[in-house]
Amino acid sequence: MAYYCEVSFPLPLLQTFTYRLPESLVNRVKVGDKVLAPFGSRQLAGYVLEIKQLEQEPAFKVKEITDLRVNSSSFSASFISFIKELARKSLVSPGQLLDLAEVYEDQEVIKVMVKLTAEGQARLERGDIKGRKKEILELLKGRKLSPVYLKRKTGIKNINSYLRVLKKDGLVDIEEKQVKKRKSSSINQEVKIQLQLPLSLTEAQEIKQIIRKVREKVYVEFLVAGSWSRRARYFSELISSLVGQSNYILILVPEIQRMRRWQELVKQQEELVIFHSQLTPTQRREALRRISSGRARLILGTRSLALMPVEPVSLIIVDEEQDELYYQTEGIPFDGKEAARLRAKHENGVLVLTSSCPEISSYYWHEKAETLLDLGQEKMVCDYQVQSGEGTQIFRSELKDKLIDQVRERKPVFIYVNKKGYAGYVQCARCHFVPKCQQCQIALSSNKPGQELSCRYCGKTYPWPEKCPVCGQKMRVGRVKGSQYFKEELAALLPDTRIVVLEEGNDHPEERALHKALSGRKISIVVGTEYALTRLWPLTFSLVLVVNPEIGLNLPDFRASEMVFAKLSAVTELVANEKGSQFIVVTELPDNAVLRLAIIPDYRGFYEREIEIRKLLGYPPFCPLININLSGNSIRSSARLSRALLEQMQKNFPEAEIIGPKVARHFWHHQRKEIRFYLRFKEQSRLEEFINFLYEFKLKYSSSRLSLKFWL
DNA sequence: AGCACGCCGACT
DNA sequence: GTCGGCGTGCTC
Repeated sequence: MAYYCEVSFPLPLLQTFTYRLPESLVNRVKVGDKVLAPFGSRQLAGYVLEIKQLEQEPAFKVKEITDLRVNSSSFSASFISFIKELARKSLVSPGQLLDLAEVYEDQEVIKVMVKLTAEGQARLERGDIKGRKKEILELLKGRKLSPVYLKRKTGIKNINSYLRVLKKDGLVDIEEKQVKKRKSSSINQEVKIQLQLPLSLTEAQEIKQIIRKVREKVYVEFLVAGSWSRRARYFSELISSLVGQSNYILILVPEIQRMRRWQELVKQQEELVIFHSQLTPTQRREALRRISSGRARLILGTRSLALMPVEPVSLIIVDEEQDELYYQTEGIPFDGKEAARLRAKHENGVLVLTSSCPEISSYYWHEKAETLLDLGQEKMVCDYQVQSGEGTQIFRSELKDKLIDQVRERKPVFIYVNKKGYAGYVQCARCHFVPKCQQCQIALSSNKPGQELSCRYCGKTYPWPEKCPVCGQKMRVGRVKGSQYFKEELAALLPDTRIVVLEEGNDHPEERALHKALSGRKISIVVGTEYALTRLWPLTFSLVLVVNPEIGLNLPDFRASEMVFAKLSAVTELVANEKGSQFIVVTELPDNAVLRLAIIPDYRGFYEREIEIRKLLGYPPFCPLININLSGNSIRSSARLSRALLEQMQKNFPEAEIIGPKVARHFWHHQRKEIRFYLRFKEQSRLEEFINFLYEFKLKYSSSRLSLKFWL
């Protein structure tokens, strides 16, 4: 009887491949090892997921493992079983996840450069090369280029097959170099705030309960809700009573900026390690040395921290658990929260979800299971008011006076705007026609009246329409104004004041410089989008204005209210909570309950209202909802695939209600289109079966890019 | 993903 | 009749 093993490669292939283990390796290779194996015409490194003995060779021809490769991450068998389950639930390749988990390897990127040989040069000058080959060689004249650059420049899709032929003919040289690629860290390290408020009796008891569960080594999940300052003091207490033992504690945050506030609450700084993708190689090595030596057992990081191969992990904390960034992230599509949950299950650890605005479903299920601790919110003592109307209100009457007064008193102002750029769109004053991008079918945005319009997704520009193409009337800028509009209007209203716009992709002062300038009163006004919220923390303002937060309430998403509530209540954290500070919301929907509750903020009130709506409309937590995204090279092939999928779903799961499909844009790659649909089930009973069905479907159509996200 | 294979139009 | 551009399908 010979030994065989199942190998998964870091390729987008769900299936594993069977190899025979040669005599020399039988006693050396174990589950979790990295091996080199022949795969088609190449040699690839993959991960061993299983080792087995077989009576006879399988029906297909089996190749032999070439060699064992040393991977210092050394995945244990239990870690592999965790990865296998996560991969199956996420519809991704186990090999890709393991590749991500392999943190100890200095992540080496092979940099490929192509250059012209002497012969290539000569042949090119003789002029006996034509077509695309000539095009490539011309570009390479006198310089080295990467295949990616050549691909972009020439538009040739299969650039590699061209390069291979050119290399075979001796016209180009392809050199490969191992490069260590790391960006520099941008995280502000110096935050120190002391919060020393005593814990309440229930809080202290709750902490004891979690500590007991951690010690008993049983998997349980808790949800800790409440304002950050209350949670901070709670977790500071919890962490310091658990740290210093031989177990690891992982703290997950949705984005790097969010780490700062956890950094400051850890009392035993020497136990804390920060681990994320933007560390320099030196910082990274140092962090790993401290982790593996056991000197530091408290690790703070983003989503992929759930895959950190350290053991045993006794506690995982997921901060801002409602944040979409846990699943809408570049790279391999997996849900960070789900990964943390599975990890905790596999290691018999405790999972603590926490947020100031938990997902409605999380709150519901935890309240039902009596694993919820709601620490509540601070009472806001500032003056707040809701003003009816559009954003331009802030330049009129009393709001204008308030703004001017504030600036005159040299107190900084924060203005929260929902939109980047100048204004949302351009509109005909009479027939309300809105020009759209021919390619993307979204409203074109304007950076300035009279100047050209551009598409936020594809970047294509269009001339300013002098007249409405439908009715001939003059066009004007739409009512929804963006950050740049406010900046310009404010600059006109208050000359000689410094105004900063904090939004994604915009040039603004370095964080440290910004904080310094604000506390030193050098900057008077900050106009910011959602992007600004995490970056301004822990600064507070005595005047905060919110402009049209109702945008987003009408998004076709069952979580629209939840997300608007979360964002708006996050703004309240920037209001200095003292007498005399002001929080002003200008909105078209002054009576909207979601907005009203968000500014207090009253999460519990919002929850009670929202849960009724969910019940009425049949959304999670009452009916599980699954979102499926299909994307591919061409919309045509994705459409074909979606038809096949829909047909099979209807046949196998007639009880599921299918919402969609509709063509949408990729959240990350706006240029890429995808087919998106939702599936609503009446109950959870067949959910697992459904995920298995999707897995089999993807296995069959292996070229498809299919991802899913489920809400229970 | 990345590679080989094989089909079809363009050009000696 | 050959070359090369591009789509299709397979990888234990």
